[in-house]
Amino acid sequence: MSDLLERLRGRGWRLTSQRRVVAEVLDGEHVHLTADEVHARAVQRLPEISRATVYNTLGELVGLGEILEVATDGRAKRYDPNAHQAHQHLVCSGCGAIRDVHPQGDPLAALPAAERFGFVLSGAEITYRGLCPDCTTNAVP
Amino acid sequence: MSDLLERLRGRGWRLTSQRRVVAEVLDGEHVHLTADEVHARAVQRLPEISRATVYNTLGELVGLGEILEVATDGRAKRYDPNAHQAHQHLVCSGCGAIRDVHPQGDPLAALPAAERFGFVLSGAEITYRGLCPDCTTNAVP
DNA sequence: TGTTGACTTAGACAAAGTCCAAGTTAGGAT
DNA sequence: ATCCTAACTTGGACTTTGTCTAAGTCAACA
Repeated sequence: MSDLLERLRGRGWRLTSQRRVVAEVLDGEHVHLTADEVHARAVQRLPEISRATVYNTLGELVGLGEILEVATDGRAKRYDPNAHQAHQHLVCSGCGAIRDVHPQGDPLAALPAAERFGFVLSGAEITYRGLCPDCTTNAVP
Repeated sequence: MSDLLERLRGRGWRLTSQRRVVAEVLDGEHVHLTADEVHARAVQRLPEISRATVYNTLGELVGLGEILEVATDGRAKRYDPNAHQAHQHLVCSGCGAIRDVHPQGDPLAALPAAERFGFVLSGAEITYRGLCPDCTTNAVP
């Protein structure tokens, strides 16, 4: 993560304690936190940090390509620190758990030219849906 | 669309003017409207229809599998009347335009067992991203 | 044509996120 | 080491999107 802080310095970022704390929270937990969850964890380390700063910092990190925004449901966006390795997401329809997964092949290859409507494609996001082992076991009929 | 209204009657729906109007709006425009856009169009035909009823009706139609909820950004959900044919979405990163597309093959096939973590998969949603012809032409450097 | 439970309404409420003016501060300049 | 200043942070108001509720209305059956 000191990598990240160095990269940000190199891009002209002022390295404030708030930004450091947000970066540390994202690095510490390799899960997909909402902005409010990031804020809650940041407050543990820096009680006076504001919601606005967390939102600002997350937005900046997304803009720099250091983290990814993930919207797997219509609720709060989640932030994925694993931005430097291509991956997709597997979401449990029961409990909402999210896992990073790595499908084979290039997803863009499945879209024939006739289905591209003149668009210049830049990427594809895949959300696999299913029930995790826990929710399968405790499934309701 | 009278098909749809008949199907809904068959499921015990009371056929109110409000529900009829919401169904007509979705049928009339084969685009991906937000709830507020559906409400705005519904108001043209039935001025006193309320936001709550539009939300209720959209939720019911989703529950019945007659329309799909699409969340391609972190903003408002969009509603897709094309629920009876499997398809994915192609979204313009410039203007937000959405098109239905039909990739080849089964998207689930690309996810090897080792990457399924014991989940029982039920489906996959793919969002292809790119620039539409208009936004490519008028692209800013 | 009456009855009744399902449906609709307006508005309050909630969650997620944005914006702003005022105060603070990191880091280069002196 | 201290100063300066643009960049950053703050709290709170505000916006957008969506949910909930109590009271009123009405579609469909008898």
